[in-house]
Amino acid sequence: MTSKAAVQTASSEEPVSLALHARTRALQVTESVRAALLDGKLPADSRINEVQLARSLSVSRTPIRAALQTLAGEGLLDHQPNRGFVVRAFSMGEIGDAFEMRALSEGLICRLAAERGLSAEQDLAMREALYLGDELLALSPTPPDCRSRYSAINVQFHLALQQAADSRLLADVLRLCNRIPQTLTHNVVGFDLPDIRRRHENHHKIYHAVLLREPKAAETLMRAHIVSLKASLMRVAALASAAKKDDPADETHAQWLL
Amino acid sequence: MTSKAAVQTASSEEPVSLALHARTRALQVTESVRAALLDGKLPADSRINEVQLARSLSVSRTPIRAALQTLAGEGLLDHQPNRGFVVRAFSMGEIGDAFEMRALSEGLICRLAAERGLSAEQDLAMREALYLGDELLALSPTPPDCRSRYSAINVQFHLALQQAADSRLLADVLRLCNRIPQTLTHNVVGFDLPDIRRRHENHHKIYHAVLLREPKAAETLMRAHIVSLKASLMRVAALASAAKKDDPADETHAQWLL
DNA sequence: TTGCCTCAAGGTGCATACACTTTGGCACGA
DNA sequence: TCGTGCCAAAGTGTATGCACCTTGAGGCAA
Repeated sequence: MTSKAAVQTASSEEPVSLALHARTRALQVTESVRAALLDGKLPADSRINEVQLARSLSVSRTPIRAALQTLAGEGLLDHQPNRGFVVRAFSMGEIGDAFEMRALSEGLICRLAAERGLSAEQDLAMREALYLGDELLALSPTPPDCRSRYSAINVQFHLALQQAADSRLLADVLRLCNRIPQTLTHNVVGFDLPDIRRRHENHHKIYHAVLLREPKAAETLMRAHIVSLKASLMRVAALASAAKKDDPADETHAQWLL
Repeated sequence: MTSKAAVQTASSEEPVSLALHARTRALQVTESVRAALLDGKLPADSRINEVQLARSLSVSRTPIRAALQTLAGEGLLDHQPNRGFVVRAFSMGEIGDAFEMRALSEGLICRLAAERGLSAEQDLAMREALYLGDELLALSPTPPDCRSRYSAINVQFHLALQQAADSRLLADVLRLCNRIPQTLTHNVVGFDLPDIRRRHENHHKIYHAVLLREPKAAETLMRAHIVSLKASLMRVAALASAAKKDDPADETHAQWLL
């Protein structure tokens, strides 16, 4: 068995493939590697070999380096002089902090959205997210992919709100909070149905507060929404880590959140 | 007179000089350009010419591009494919949002610091900042550089608190909030003495709340501290913009905060 | 066996050359 | 005068070569 190698080299079996729709190769590489990082496909603390990555993507080292520099600036990678880029690791404590921060920033987003009002498209997107959620949760035999489908709806709801706040700074802050692998898209994984229903109800309440232009109420509701999300996730995480009780030192990383 | 040129090229008279203490040239360039950006030495919306910058710093384009990629990742520059890097502009609205965000995140920092406690060095640093502030504000003929000196003290206080919170995520978020030129170091510029005294009193209260391990109180105090700072700054800004009432469309940029 | 030194292989940092894109000016025609 | 198309200059995107640093294996001595 391979025990935890403190520094292992990444990409044993090509988890990153080129995204072709971007204008330049550097941007293609940036998107591809960022997606791989956020999906947790590259193990934390592993070094990234530039030549290897360049070969596997069929480009030279130049766009590779450009992409890695950008991602290091975004905080997804760490750069060590003369040693290259390593995949940044996130501790459990940091994940908890990220939820606290996310509660505050998404709360601020709601406040600003309530102050500034919704555009027609934003209102439509939110109502659609609410409607789709209603429909999904009303299905009598709960579909097996219910959680992943609700995850998409959840993203749509929060995204519309974020656009309504119309603040690039807040978008950047939220990206920082969500850059921790697996915590964004798979939020809903591991929750039971009542949990999802409760959160969907929260969405309804938040939407109404924003629609009625009640900034304080919207902010408070959203904060509570995220904090309860954190609590649920921490509970699930505790269960998961209790299930695999070997190597308790692994708490420093969060790969098990998969 | 040069009216506002929507796209002008930067560095008419070399505002950026190489920082030599870093290990690699790319890091030297990164630090230099970042400092120039945060000091507002490069006009917003101006394009950065790579060859020109390379010549003026006596390096090739490679480390220049590496630095610019990093800074773009940090959000200080924008990158447009095949057109290069542009100095990011911050609107007045965004500056206001940044203060709201800063209030929340520095509040969270205080809460975490109060929960986790101060190390010996952090406690020392904060007490020193408080003591130095007391001394400075007690001088009977107020020294002319009072504000800039208090600015340094202010930074020391907030930095110690940030280290006590011990969260890289929060440090990153704060960097986002403080990346707007001139709002970090020159916070105190333009305030009158009573304002500074009031803020110094706030520091005392915050320190005590953290010392007594009262997270909620510490958070609330810090939030109010930053929000009042925003109010003061906005008042000063309004006065400044009223003083130079020509070209009111200039509100989109914040160069006058100098 | 243990510790240290050497050295070669691997990998990153930087400079440079060239291809491709953008841009602004100029000529031409309406 | 104005719009249009072309073209050259300027500037960015990418590949590549080489210098330097890091790293780990092997030899040597204690």
